[in-house]
Amino acid sequence: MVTMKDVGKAAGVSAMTVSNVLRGNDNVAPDTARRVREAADRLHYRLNTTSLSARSLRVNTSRKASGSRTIGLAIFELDRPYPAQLASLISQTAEERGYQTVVQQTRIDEHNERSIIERMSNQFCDGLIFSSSRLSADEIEQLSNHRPTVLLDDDRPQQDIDTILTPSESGSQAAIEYLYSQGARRIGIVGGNPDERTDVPLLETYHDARHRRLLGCRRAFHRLGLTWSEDRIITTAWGDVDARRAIHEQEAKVRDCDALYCMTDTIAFGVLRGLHDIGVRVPEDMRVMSFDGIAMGALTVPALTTVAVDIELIATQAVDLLIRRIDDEPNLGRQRITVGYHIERRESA
Amino acid sequence: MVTMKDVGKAAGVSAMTVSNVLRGNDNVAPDTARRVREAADRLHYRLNTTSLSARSLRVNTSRKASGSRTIGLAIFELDRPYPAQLASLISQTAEERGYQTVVQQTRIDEHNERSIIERMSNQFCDGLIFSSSRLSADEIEQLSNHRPTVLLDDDRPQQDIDTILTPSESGSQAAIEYLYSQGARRIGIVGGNPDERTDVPLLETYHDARHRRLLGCRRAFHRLGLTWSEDRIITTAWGDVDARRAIHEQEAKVRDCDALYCMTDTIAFGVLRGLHDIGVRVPEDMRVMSFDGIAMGALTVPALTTVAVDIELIATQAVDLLIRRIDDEPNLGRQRITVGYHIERRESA
DNA sequence: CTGAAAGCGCTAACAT
DNA sequence: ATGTTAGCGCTTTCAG
Repeated sequence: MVTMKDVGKAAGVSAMTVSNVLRGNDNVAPDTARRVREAADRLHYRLNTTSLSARSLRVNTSRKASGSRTIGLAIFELDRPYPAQLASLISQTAEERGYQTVVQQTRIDEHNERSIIERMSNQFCDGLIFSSSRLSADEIEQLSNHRPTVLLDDDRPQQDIDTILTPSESGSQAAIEYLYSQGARRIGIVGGNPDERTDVPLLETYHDARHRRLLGCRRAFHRLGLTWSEDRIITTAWGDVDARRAIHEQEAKVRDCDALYCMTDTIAFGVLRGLHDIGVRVPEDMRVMSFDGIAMGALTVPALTTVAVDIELIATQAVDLLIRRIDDEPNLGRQRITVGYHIERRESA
Repeated sequence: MVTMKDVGKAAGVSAMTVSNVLRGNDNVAPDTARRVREAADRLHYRLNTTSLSARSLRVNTSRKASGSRTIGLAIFELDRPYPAQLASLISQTAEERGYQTVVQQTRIDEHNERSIIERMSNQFCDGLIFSSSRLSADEIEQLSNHRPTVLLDDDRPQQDIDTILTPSESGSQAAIEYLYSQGARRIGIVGGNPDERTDVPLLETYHDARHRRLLGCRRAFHRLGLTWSEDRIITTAWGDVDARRAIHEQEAKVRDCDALYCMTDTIAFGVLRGLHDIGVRVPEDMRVMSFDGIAMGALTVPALTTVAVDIELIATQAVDLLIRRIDDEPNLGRQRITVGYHIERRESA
């Protein structure tokens, strides 16, 4: 990197004179100024904004510590539509508020998350938005150096960090009830995999998105007088291709249903295709519904009926809350905001 | 502003010890650590990111090999499948190589790109991957402080920066020829919008992706003896919803075609749905083909026949090339790598 | 007119 | 286990 010192050396003057020339101070001899400018051009000198802000700490102590105005966003998978759309919206919202966003992909890996949060917070972010963390509140607090942090969709009760919540439970309950109202009685759940560890049943206290969606389903089943059975669960990883394969491989189970509720829209894309493959018509033979409300759902054939969450609101709430924390607003208690949803009625159910 | 010194004074230790505690270094007595943390909480201490970046200048420049091992990726739109998938793959590849990736969304905005490249290079990246830049090579060179940079899909001839190219031209040519071989004679181009500025025709010298894809189409038309006409171009923004609307609004033009070549898979998703809306069957009445090869294309009904570019290779080439630059490999001339493609034959053509 | 010195907040390297 | 020193790129201050 070329510094003012370098330019000065090349022009036979001190860094100070270079500074004066480049900032347009008029206390420099015209000839010296010209030489400096030439040297700067030749060496492709660029003012280093970082050091400028370092200085400004000293000069402008009155002003509120305006840091780098950067938000860090850690998100699990950029190649799935929902997180990608969320990242995009958060980035746009932050931009409107005068913040830059840097996104990092965690791939739901604990070690990864740790190193990301460590680097992000230690290095260049005024605040963090963290989606689907594997880490405990304590650890996040620690690693982030008490830096402002907003969690997305993480509702473990011990958390003492601001959180924006997706209406997983109420939305899923509404979905099942909607399917019931359409006449469905044998409703399958796609992607509602039981926990690998059998000691973690559907506790009210353990709340990742899948868990909460299942909880909502169970509640609806109970209210509607339907019997809940693991036989109605079509297990699959949460990817579109995985879901299609799951339909093929669990065809018997599928054919015993008259409706399928998919844990995400992405899963539903694979399900729609899988059902097409095995000759099941939607919605005539099988109603299909899902959760998320991503834009692409309007374009499938048939178009997807879905629990559309207010994803823009998630983005704006997360960003605004984080900025309030960064600005160190006093008397702002811990926030837990659940955004709304509506049933987007389209063709598949 | 509360500094580490302040916290130290309150806790009866030096700033250095505060730093050690807050960064989780374990060389501090538990009791001291507790006192420091209490003082930090009481005074509402916040790590100052600005000074960190100032420091990192030193760290980065002093020892090349032990830089921050971070790659910056600037990409235009995270909410479209192709760039999202690319970002995801680059991130994974970099991780395998021991680098972290931070992604920033540019939204194809010149001002945005400028500030991103400036911040990234000044602050925390060992190298930059830049997709679809609006800036000139000179400016990129300047802004990045001559930091290692790889461009994606930017082939303006004056560029003197490493570039990984998508086979836009040859792939598009192959697509048209494939459609022709299937019997299509009246081929429409969706998203091949003519330039707004009429003084920028299909020059061989101006090469963004759209331009190069159009060039490939024209070449194929010429070779096959088909007449090229603007009447065959269905204009649309490059989004799925836009494309669907374009089919509706330009229905007459559409119905005069026996095949449609879409500039991206995303456009094709909208087109498939649009054709369904107006009762045109694919592939019976209309063959549809597109460019990119994103995974979702296998799941539409009908599944999409597409020019599948080797997107994983784009990611690995970009990352590996950048890392070679970061490691300052000598005698490595400017690279311009075009990745391969194949025609992924599925149902739509 | 020009430059040397000091210092912004923080941390790597070294010293105690 | 804790502290001291030095220095990142720049600009304010003040001395030549």
